[in-house]
Amino acid sequence: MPAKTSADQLLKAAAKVYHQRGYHAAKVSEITREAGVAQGTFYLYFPSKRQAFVELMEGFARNISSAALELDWERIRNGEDLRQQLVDLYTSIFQICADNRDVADLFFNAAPSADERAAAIREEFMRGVEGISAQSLVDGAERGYFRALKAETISRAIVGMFLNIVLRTIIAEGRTFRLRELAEDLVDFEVRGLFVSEGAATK
Amino acid sequence: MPAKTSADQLLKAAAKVYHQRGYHAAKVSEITREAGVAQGTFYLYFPSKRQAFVELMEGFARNISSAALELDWERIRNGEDLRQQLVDLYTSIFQICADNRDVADLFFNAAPSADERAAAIREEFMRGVEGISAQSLVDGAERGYFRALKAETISRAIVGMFLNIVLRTIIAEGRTFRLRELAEDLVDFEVRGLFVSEGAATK
Amino acid sequence: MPAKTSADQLLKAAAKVYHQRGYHAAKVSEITREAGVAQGTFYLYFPSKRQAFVELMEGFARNISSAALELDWERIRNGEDLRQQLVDLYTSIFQICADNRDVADLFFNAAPSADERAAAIREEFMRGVEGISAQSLVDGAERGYFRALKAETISRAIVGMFLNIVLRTIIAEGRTFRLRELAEDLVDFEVRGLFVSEGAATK
Amino acid sequence: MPAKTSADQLLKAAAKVYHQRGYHAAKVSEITREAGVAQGTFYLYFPSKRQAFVELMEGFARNISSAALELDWERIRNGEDLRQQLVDLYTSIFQICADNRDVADLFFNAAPSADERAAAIREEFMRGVEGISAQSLVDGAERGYFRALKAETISRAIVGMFLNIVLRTIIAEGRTFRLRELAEDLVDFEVRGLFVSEGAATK
DNA sequence: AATGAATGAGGGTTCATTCAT
DNA sequence: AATGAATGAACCCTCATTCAT
Repeated sequence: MPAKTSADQLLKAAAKVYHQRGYHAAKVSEITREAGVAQGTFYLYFPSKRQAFVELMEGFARNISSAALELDWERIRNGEDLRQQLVDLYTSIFQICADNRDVADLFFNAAPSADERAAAIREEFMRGVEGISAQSLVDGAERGYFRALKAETISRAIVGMFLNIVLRTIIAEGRTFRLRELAEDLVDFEVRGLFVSEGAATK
Repeated sequence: MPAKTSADQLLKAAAKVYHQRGYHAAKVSEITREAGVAQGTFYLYFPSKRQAFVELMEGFARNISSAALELDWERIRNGEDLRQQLVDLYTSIFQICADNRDVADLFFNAAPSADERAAAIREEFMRGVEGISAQSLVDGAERGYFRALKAETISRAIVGMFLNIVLRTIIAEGRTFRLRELAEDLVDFEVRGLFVSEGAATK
Repeated sequence: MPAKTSADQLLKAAAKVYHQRGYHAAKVSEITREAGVAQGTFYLYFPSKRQAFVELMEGFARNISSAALELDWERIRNGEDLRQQLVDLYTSIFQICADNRDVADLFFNAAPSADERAAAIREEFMRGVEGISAQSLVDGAERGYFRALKAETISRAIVGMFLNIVLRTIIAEGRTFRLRELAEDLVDFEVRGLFVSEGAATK
Repeated sequence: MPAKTSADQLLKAAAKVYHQRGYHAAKVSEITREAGVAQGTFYLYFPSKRQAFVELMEGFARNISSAALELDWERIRNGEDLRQQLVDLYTSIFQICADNRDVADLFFNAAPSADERAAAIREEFMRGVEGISAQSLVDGAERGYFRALKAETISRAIVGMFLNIVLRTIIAEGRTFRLRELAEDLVDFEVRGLFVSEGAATK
C-alpha cells in the first residue's frame, strides 16, 4: 500500500471542507491546512479551486455511473425478478451514496449553484438517469409488466422519489445500515402504489 | 393600488439577479441597477444581501404554505374523492411554482448552499411537507384507503417525486400549461404504482 | 479651480510610485497610500494596475504629439530659418519632458519592459517620429538644404541623438533651464552635418 | 573544447527566456525547461533569478568593452584616417550587437527597469562611452579636425545616434549584413557635422 | 551534481457595506 | 428617502526559493 500522496490528501480534504463550508465559503487555505500541506501545494495538483471541485463531481458521477443502472430484461422472468432487480439496483446506489456522504451531498445539493461546469455534470447525470428510467418504463410496458404511463413524467417521479430518499434518509440523516430494506420499501411502493387494491382505488 | 415602492422593485430585481447569476455571483450593484435605484438604497430596505435573499425564501415558503397542503378527510367518501383532492392539491402547488419559476428555482436549488438561514427555511419546509405527507399515509391507512407502508420512507418518496416534477418539468423546462393533467398523471402513478395489476406484481 | 479629484490624485500618485519603484515593484497599495485614498478607490478609476500605467503612457504620448513635430516649409526661406524651426521644435519637446520627468522616464525607459500595450504605444510613437524625420530629410534635400543621405538610417540617428539628450541631460540629470541653448547646440551639430557644404572633412 | 556545461546551457536559456518574456515575466521554471534541466539545478549555478540576469548584463558589457572603443590618434594622419577609424569602431560594435541581439536588447531596453544592479551596469557603461566620446571631441578639436562643440552635449548626441541605430536597425529589425555600409552612412553624417567646414548652412 | 516536490510570502482585485451630502 | 463615492477586509493564485533524496 503506497503512502498517501499529497493529491489524495488534498482531494479528501477538499471534499471535507467543501462539504462543511460550502463551495464558496471554502478557502483553499482551509483545504491545505486540513490536508497538512502548504497552500502552494494545492496548485501543484489542481489548477484552481474551481477545478478541484469539478474533479470531485466528475469522480462521483463516474462512481455512480459505474454501478449497473439499467435493468437486465434477459434475466427477468416474472414480476418478482423485476422487483428484485430494482431492489438490487437501488441498494447499490444507496450504498455508494452512504459511503460518500460528503461528496454525494455536494453533488446533489451544492453543484447547481457552485459552478457552471459542476452544474452541467450534475444536469447531464440527471438527464441520463431519467432517460434510462423512461426507457425502462417503455420496455416494461411492452413486456406486459407495467401499465401504460406517461414515460417522461413518471420517469421523473421515479427518479425524484429515489433521489429524495437518498438526500433525506442517507445523506441528511446519515443512515448507512439496512439499505436493502430501505430499497425494498421503496420498490414496493413504486410497483404497487398507495391504494390497497386496484379495485378500491377506482371504485 | 399603491405605487410600486422601492422595496418591491428591489425584491423583484433581487429575485431576477439571484436567479440569473446565482446567489454568490449576484452583486448588490446589479440588483440596484436592475431596480433602477442607487446602490445605497438597497440598504434602506434590507440590512444585507443575505437578508434580502432570506426574505425571498421566506416569502416563497409562505406562498406555498398558504395553499391547502393537507387532505380534508371530511370531504372524502371514496378513493375517487381522495384522488381528486390529491390532484387539486398538486395542481395548486404546480401553479404557484409555475408562476414563480425564478424564486422556486432559488428555493429548491440554490437555498441549501447559498446561506445557512435560507437553508434552514427550506429544510423546515421540507420537513413540514414530509410530516404532513406521513400523517396522510397514516390517516389514509386507518380509513382503509392505503396499504400499510413505512410512513417515514414513503412520505419522502412521495415528496421526492412531486418535487422532481416541479424541478424538471415546471422549473427547468418551463411548462406552465396543462398542469392539472400533469398532476393527474402523477397521482395515477402514486396511487396505483407501476405494475399492471396486483396479480401480476406478486405472482 | 475645482478641488482635486480622486482621479487626479491617483494619476499623479501613480506616476510617482511607478517612477520610484518601477512598474512591477510598484504596489497599488503604495499608490493609494500616496494618493491618500483607500485601496479600493483605485479600482473606481482604473480597471487595473496595468491600465493605469497605459493611461499614463497614452497621456504622455498625446502630450508630446500635441507639440508641432513637423517643419513648416512654407515659412522657411533659408538655412537660418530652418535652423530656427529645429531649435523651436526641440526646445518645446525638451520643455515637455522637463515638465514631466517622471512620466517621460517611464515612457522612454520603463514602457518597453513594463507592459505589452505600453510598449506598443512607445513603439508607435518612435516609428511616427522617425517617419516625420525621414520625410523632413527628403523634403529638405529636394529644397536644396540637405545633402542626399540615407533617410531611413539618418532619421534614426537624428531621433537617437535627440532622445539621448532628453534621457541623459533632462531626465537623468534633471536639467530644466536653458533648454533653448541645449537645443541650439544640438542643432548646430546636426545641421553642419545635414547642410550641403564642402571642406576639411573630405579633403 | 569542453562539453557544454549546465552553466552555459542555463545562461543561454536565460538569455532566450528573458528576451522572449521580459525580465519580470520570465520564470525560472521556463529557463530550466528551456535548458533541459530540473528547476533546482538553476540554483546550483546562480544564487537567484536576479543574479543570472546581472551576469548576462555584465557579460555583455565586458563583450562590448573588449572592442576598441577609443580612437588611436597616433595612426590618424588626416580626416580620412579619422573617418576610417570611426567606421571600423562602429562596425565592430554593430557586429557584436548583431551577434547577440537577445542580450543586446536586454541590456539596452530591459536592464533599466529590470533590476537595480543591472541598471547600474548599463548606466556605468553609458557614462563610460559618453566619457570616451567627449574626450575624443576634445582631442579631435585640439588636433584641428573638429569644430569647437559642447563636448558634454554633443558626446551624448553622438552616443544617442549610434545607440538608436543599434536599437532600431540591428536589434529591432534584425539587420546583420552590410553593417560597414551602415557605419559609413552614419559616420558620413556625423563628420560633416563635426569637421570644420564652411558652406550653405551658415551663409 | 542533479532532482522536482514542496513551500509560503506577497499582491492584485472584488464587492458588501458605509456615510456624508 | 435617496444617492454613489469611498472603504478595506478578504482570498485566490503565482512563483522564486529550498531541501530531502
